[in-house]
Amino acid sequence: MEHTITSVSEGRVARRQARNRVALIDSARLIMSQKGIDAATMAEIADMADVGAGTVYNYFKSKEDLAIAVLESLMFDLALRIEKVTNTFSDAGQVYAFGVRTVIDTATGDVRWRQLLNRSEVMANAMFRQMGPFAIRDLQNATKAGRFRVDDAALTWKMTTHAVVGVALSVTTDELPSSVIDECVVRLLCMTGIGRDEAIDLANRDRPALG
Amino acid sequence: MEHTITSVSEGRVARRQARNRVALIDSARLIMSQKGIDAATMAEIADMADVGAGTVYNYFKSKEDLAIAVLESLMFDLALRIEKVTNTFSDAGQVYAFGVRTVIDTATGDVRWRQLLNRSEVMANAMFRQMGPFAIRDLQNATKAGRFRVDDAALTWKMTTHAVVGVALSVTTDELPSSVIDECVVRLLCMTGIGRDEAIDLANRDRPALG
DNA sequence: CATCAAAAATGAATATCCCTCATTTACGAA
DNA sequence: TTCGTAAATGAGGGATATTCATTTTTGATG
Repeated sequence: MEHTITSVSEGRVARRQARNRVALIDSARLIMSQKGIDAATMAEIADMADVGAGTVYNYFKSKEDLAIAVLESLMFDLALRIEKVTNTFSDAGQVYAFGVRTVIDTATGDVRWRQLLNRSEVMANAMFRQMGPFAIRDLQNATKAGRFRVDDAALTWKMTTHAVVGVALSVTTDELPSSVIDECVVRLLCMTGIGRDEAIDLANRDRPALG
Repeated sequence: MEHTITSVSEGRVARRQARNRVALIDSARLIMSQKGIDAATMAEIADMADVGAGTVYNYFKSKEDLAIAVLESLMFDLALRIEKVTNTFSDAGQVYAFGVRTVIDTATGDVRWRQLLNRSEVMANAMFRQMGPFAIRDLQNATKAGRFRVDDAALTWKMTTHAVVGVALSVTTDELPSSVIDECVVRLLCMTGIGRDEAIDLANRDRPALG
């Protein structure tokens, strides 16, 4: 009896907190995507999430912290979507190539990402942390399979995330044409230690659509 | 007569403005290096440069603008120092390798750069613009010489700047050990389309000291 | 030298916004 | 129902980028 009542009651608080947390991240994602991270105000985010202004700080230490949570949730979602497609691939190199390609396509194509690219280091860091476990594993697998020649997979992935964000930023601000994306993927594959020709070959393979 | 008086007088204004501009950039560089770009206040920068708070805005549109000027001046100085050393090299590939190595050594080693790396996209953009003319030329020369296999030198350089800043940020925040720098240079050279082994070879060559 | 219009410098005031904290509200065990 | 604890609240503090009306400087002209 006690036990039942207790867990239901505690569950109510926990559920409300979960709702608030999700609402805050969703609101922040929406507003930050529209106006940019810096221009988004904590007040309007709290408003949209339908919580008091001070409540936000019960969930996130600072605005920066909230922005990090937003970006990490975006990245985690994408990582899962990629994983669902690639876990049927046989060629380990192709798994990594598909991931890289998809990330840069999303970064340049998805409107919700545009404004967020302005804070490159936060974006790249979120990408590193959330997609890293998958990407690093793929790099190591491809290396074990003799496909790539990567010595430090974490470093290679770190470099890749920053390069991807940088190029995506340039493309979305029309500093570079979107036609550079193909070549960008080739160069990122070059970074795995295979030469240019092999990278081009790998980049040109047919890719299935993302789920 | 008129002409002499005019030019002397106009010269006085111009010189004062040049002094103010330099003083503002120097002050901003100092303070931003110590406290970070965001924590630096326009008031203290103006104070140190010995101009009124409002005067800064006669020279720079915004704080962001001032930060860009600071970073571009840092980058331009480094570009010139590198250029002085490398214009005696014979191997085109080595010229680029030396430049990349020096940039990342400076980014991770120079205390004045540490705080500035937090604004990665500004840093990388300044690096792209100021060092780009040299780096892109070197990439093209090395490609013409059959040393590299770069198709779009500007893109490769863009990716390199962001990767360098990202790694430097990780190293200065102790997220990565400084021992990754060697491997980082290898990977950046891999991006030029040469394979891993050739990249290692190129990265390991003796380098002269920077002037 | 005195005058004056234009350009530059100035810093007090404005506007904005992150974050804190004293208070209120909701919760859930007894 | 009562009460201690945890969560929510939003008004206010504090900090600072930027503006702008005013003052100062400049340099050509009479």
